[in-house]
Amino acid sequence: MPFSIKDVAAKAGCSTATVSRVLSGKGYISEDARAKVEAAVEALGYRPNRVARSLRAKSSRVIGLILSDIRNPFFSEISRAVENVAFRHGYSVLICNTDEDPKKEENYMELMAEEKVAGILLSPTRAGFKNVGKYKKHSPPMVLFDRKIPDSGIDSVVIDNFEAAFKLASALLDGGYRNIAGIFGARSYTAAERLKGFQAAFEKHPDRLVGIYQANAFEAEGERLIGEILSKHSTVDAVLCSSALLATGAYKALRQRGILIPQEMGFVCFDDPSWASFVDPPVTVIRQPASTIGQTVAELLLKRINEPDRPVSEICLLGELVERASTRKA
Amino acid sequence: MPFSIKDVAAKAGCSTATVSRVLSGKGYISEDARAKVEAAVEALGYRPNRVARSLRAKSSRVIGLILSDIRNPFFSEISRAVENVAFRHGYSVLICNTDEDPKKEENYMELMAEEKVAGILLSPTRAGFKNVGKYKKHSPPMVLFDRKIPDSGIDSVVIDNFEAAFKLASALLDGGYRNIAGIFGARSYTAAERLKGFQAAFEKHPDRLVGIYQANAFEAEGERLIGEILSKHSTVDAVLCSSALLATGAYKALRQRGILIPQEMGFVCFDDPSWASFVDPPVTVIRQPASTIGQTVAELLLKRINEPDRPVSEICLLGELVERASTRKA
DNA sequence: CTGTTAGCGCCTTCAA
DNA sequence: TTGAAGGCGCTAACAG
Repeated sequence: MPFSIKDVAAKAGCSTATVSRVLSGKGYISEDARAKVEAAVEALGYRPNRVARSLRAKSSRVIGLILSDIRNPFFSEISRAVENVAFRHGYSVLICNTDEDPKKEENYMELMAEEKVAGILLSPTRAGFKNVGKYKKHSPPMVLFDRKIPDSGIDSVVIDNFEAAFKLASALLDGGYRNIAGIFGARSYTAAERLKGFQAAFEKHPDRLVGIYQANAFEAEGERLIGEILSKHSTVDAVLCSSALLATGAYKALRQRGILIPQEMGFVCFDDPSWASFVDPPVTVIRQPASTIGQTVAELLLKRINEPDRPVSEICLLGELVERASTRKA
Repeated sequence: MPFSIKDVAAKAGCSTATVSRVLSGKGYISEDARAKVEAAVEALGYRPNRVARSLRAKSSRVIGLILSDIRNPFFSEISRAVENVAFRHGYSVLICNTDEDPKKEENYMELMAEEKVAGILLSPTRAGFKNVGKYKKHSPPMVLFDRKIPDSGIDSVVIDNFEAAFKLASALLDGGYRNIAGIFGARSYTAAERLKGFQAAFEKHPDRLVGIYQANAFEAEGERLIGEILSKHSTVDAVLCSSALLATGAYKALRQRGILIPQEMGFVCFDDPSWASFVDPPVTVIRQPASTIGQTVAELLLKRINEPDRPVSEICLLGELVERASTRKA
């Protein structure tokens, strides 16, 4: 039984309209009225009902954040940055895991509309692409991150994944490895881009690419795929992992088998997981500016919300290659 | 301009009340009416407005999740489990970082009330304790996790942190270390409990405890404190870290200085970070059942929501000591 | 079984 | 400068 604007009006001896005006700071108000209302608010400990506001405004002060898995440190970091920006602007964040399941993604997109969120931050599944056109019509404003949809007319913030994967594969080739396998996410556009960049690096020596594997981005999958790769390709001498979680599992599996890095096996991955810099040998990685991505995408969404007709922004940040000892065979 | 229940009623040739009844499945309805309404819903692509429902019901289908930092893998894992349970029950999750700032925590608690969330999952800051009594009166139902408030009459799910820290310290003592320092979080009840358990392990040999340090649970802080510890205590031969993030920074710092683990320095930590099992040497840890905690706490909250008068549950799970090579000096 | 009515709390015309 | 009134979309009495 919290107080409503009506209670405040009664206490202040004025109408609810006046209270509303004081609260919103809009319209003309006498000093006297303002003081009385403020006193009443204080005395009652009145707090506005955001749900009622949202109903009235047809929009809540909430941002929907839809991603595949919050446990992925890359997404955790982004979430953190998003929450930060949102908080500073008086928004809060509704968080949603899709597990790369297009069904769940669609569920959540509908939920966002039903909840009348102010805007949506989405890292779409590959299958979700088809639906995005549909969403665009009846959904709240949306900005994509990590994964863009080319020519969709939707704002996005990504890194150049093709180039990043190309660099990572090249680091292995330059390091002297000749039988290289890659492990990629299964269902995202980003994974597909990375796969392309990876393949492109082998243009002149296609025989040096010995295998491409795809799986969901879980630690256990990385572990499992190392087993598969080793059993299928006895000659394999280097592995690239397209995400931190896959890499963690893969690295662990290599270690358990006592395989020597970098002598017997080269190793590179995306995301610069915390351990990459202090394991022995440290791992060459592409470091993604996750925090910047989160901040940028949140700010872009707020701009889009406040200025629906602004031109579309497709922001591309750069991944940074950090060369460490895991790619020096010699 | 999405459709409202009114549009559906018009299309179906009935009143809004009938539509509402069909939608909610409550009350008596003729097959005929039901069919017409369902057809109209389908034809229009009608989606209910959750904000209006929430206003009406004075409660939304949203759960507030308030924690210190989503980047902490322990909390990520919990968030993930919470989201899972919530989704299965038709709830969504509003996520909030406090950074251990009691001010921000209070802000968020008020926000939860303003948003009329169905319930709150809270890992309170130490300073926030005082306020909890206040919250209890005018807030949505609440369940605490990771950190409880004894005798508060509030549901909670925690692990026995005292015992866990005791075990961890004992593992170092048993391993032969004699000059042990501990690094703890600065402002949480949990950190305080761990600190107590740590100290208790030195009851018979107080001289073996050479230093206690406290800081916010960030990687950089763990790194910094190792520097401080090494400069202040030349004899230190083991370190305990009270969270994964602190441990990551600390381990990194030890490695950078070329300090040999376990020969020159014993090392243990909470949380079983991904790398603990495959670095050389692997690290002795207390593994917390984060996923179980998340699931349990979410289910408990749902029970509390649906059954406000049920007796208070204080659930205590066990951390599991995983002994690895980092505590074997010999 | 179905419709009418009222109201959740807020904001915004419109009129005074 | 202020107040009265209506309505955002939904549901729960209460009649019929």
